[in-house]
Amino acid sequence: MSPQAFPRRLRLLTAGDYRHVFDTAAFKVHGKGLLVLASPNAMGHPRLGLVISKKNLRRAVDRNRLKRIARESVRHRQHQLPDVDIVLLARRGVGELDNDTLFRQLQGMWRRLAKDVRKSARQDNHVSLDPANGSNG
RNA sequence: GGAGCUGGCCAGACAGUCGCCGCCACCUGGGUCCCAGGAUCGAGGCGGGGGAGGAAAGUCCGGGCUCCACAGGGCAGAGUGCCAGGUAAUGCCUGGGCGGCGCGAGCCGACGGAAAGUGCAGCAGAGAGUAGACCGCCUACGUCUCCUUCGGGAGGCCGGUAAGGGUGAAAGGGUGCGGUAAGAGCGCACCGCGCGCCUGGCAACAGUGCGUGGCACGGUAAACCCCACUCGGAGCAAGACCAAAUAGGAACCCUUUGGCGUGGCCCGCGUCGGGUUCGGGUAGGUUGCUCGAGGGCCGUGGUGACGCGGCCCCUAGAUGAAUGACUGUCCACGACAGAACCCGGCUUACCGGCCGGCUCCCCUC
Repeated sequence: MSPQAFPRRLRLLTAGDYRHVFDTAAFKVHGKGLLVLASPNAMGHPRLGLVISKKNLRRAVDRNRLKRIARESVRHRQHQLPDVDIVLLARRGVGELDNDTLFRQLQGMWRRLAKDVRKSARQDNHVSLDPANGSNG
């Protein structure tokens, strides 16, 4: 398989998958008109889910455009992303952004997400090495 | 050439790279079954081919399909509303009638009933629906006062008058002549209108047709209402199948009343109750799911919508939801906008371009 492919296994497929991310929501990254929630998974690769409401993007054409751009962005950056389940939410005002801006927004958000995940992993390692610290959360 | 009316068609193009969703063919390796050759299920690779719209939209109508009872009776409710035809059906389309707009091609019209009943009408205005004297016009008839050249004159009372002014969206046919004190369908002529008949037309309706009536039955029914016709309800998250989990179960027979469900109500129907016999169906998956009132061409009937016949074609089928992203080149620099069970319409949105038919005006031969 081509390393740039985006098959079904890179997507969140069931309501259960989505519920898991919303309930745990270990990571949160804000962007212009966008919000990312993420939780670690054991799949060995990231997975993407999209929540784009009619309220925030009235026209179906605009909703489709955002979904396509989000998938395209994940497809290209899948190997830089950690093993997490991502839910991308659209917020008000995304409709005014052009494709180029959206791509740059998403890439920035993926970088921050990766950084947060690395930081969290180091803390977990630290905690596991030193149980006297206890769990914070 | 300019202005306009109308019918139809198109919806940036091409190339490269990387992707997504079905389908087909081949290759690789795996599970299951009969048993040594196949069948079937799912995974990966490679190749081929297909992959949003004219409105996919609004969900406003009409159908198909599915379930509820086989959709049945009554009430209530909703819709439609000139006539005829087309159609699976319609509130759509076609043709015709009537009315209105436009020089015209054409366009527009919820276009049944107001002599079954009830209701409504602000402001203005004297008066608004068995009409009405504000200004005006008249003073013939009756009567009073005054004047008088004894003919009559002036003024008042009782009045008359819908021709003119004014008000209004609307003032109870129009024009002309006669008539009169002034007027008035008061009378007459013509026009218009009502009613009956006749003629033409399937009909709506029409007629320089015949007769009759002085003449209206004011408007409003997207006010109630009346009349005619139509309509059972829900919707693909319909419904069917396979099935982890979990339980208060499920099927057949019998049966009062009551509850619940079936469409808003009633009838009706189903179900809960008792006995006998064994299976249920949430997550998830499969299906419904695209070959259809389908397109194209030719012939044929019809003014036309459309019908009939022949040949050819197969043209998205997703389900956390595909049909895309980037780069380059070109040009008239790209609008509105994304399928979700499927069709037929309507309505709304929209950058522009192409083709056909027709009308009016100008110029030239």
